[in-house]
Amino acid sequence: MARWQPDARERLERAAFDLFVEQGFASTAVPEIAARAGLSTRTFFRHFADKRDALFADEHAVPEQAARIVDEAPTGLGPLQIVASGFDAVASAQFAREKSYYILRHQIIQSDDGLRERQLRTQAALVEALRSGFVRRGSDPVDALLAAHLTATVFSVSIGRWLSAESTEPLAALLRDTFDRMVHTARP
Amino acid sequence: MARWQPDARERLERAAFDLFVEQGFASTAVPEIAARAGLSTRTFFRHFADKRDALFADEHAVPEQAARIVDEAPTGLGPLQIVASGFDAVASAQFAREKSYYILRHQIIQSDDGLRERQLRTQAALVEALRSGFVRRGSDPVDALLAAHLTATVFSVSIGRWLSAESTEPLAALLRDTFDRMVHTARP
DNA sequence: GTCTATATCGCGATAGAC
DNA sequence: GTCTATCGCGATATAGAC
Repeated sequence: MARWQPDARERLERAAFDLFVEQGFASTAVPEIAARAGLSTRTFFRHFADKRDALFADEHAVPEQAARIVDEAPTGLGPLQIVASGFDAVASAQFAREKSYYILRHQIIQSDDGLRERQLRTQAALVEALRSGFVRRGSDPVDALLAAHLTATVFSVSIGRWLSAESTEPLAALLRDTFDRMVHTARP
Repeated sequence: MARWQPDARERLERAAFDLFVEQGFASTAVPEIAARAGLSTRTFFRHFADKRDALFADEHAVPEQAARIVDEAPTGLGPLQIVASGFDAVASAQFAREKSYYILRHQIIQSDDGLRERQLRTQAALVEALRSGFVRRGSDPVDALLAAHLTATVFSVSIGRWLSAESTEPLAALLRDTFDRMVHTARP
């Protein structure tokens, strides 16, 4: 028999998420999380840099997919055209779980300043992935950075709309609508 | 004679900044900062929520000025027109110190993940100040949020260009140029 | 101001996996 | 045997409570 289960990281993630839901982020201690996962505190910190990281375990997937889409787009498309072409793929790949999961997660994040900051970091990682992708395609550095920011804005606003109480639209539709409205807003 | 100097907060800020420059952010402990300012660790935490906050002491001024500009703008202007009209005022009010100070500060921030996150939080505060200001003027909620994000993008990109090695342009000129390029980039 | 919780990390040891 | 994931202990520093 294995002395340690091979899914330590996943168990820690799940234990953390559940405890954050049950008692709130601030009042959940790392030893609690580790105990529920059947692991030591020390092991928690070998998998996650800090307590918040347990909620952002697969954040790497977003910039990775973004870079892939940009790299594989046909030549001749401008940055924003590439982005718009990837809405459906991103919506289905990055939001594959039950919507209720994302709503719960969103509530946890909004409940804590540190988590909100952490979330902004993942958005910054998306901006950087897009920026460097656009530069690789030959964009001017400043234009690439601007297009990356505009893209991140579309995603951030769309996800906010998707998770808001009233919303019932699919995410992909909200991405398209937000994109169109942003293009319109950007005419001064 | 005063039993305590009235400029405790400023002394702490300066001590923290100097120590961050001398030995780096991570290897500077709060008791060190407090000692150099001639104060107790407890006093440090009465002025700043955490170590990073000492580098963001007057961040509140940015969203405040932004809200004021939006509120006082003549009716009939669209969100982005208001923003463009405020470039000079913001550049001179928020960047009144020597440029070398902002460069040093920028280097410190870039050297640490936590500080980078903290900086993103101040940008989020600017977005929120602008968004609510636009909404007060009657903008549609989503349009207001989009315009706020676009504005924050212009500032973030412009400041980055201003602080980059090659740059010699004044910030206000970079704001105008970045704004124009963003408007152009936003046409897909 | 003092005291305390607890997040975070370095180190050496251990126990299977290959 | 080497490698790797984990453990247990301890040290430090941040942050909050009293």
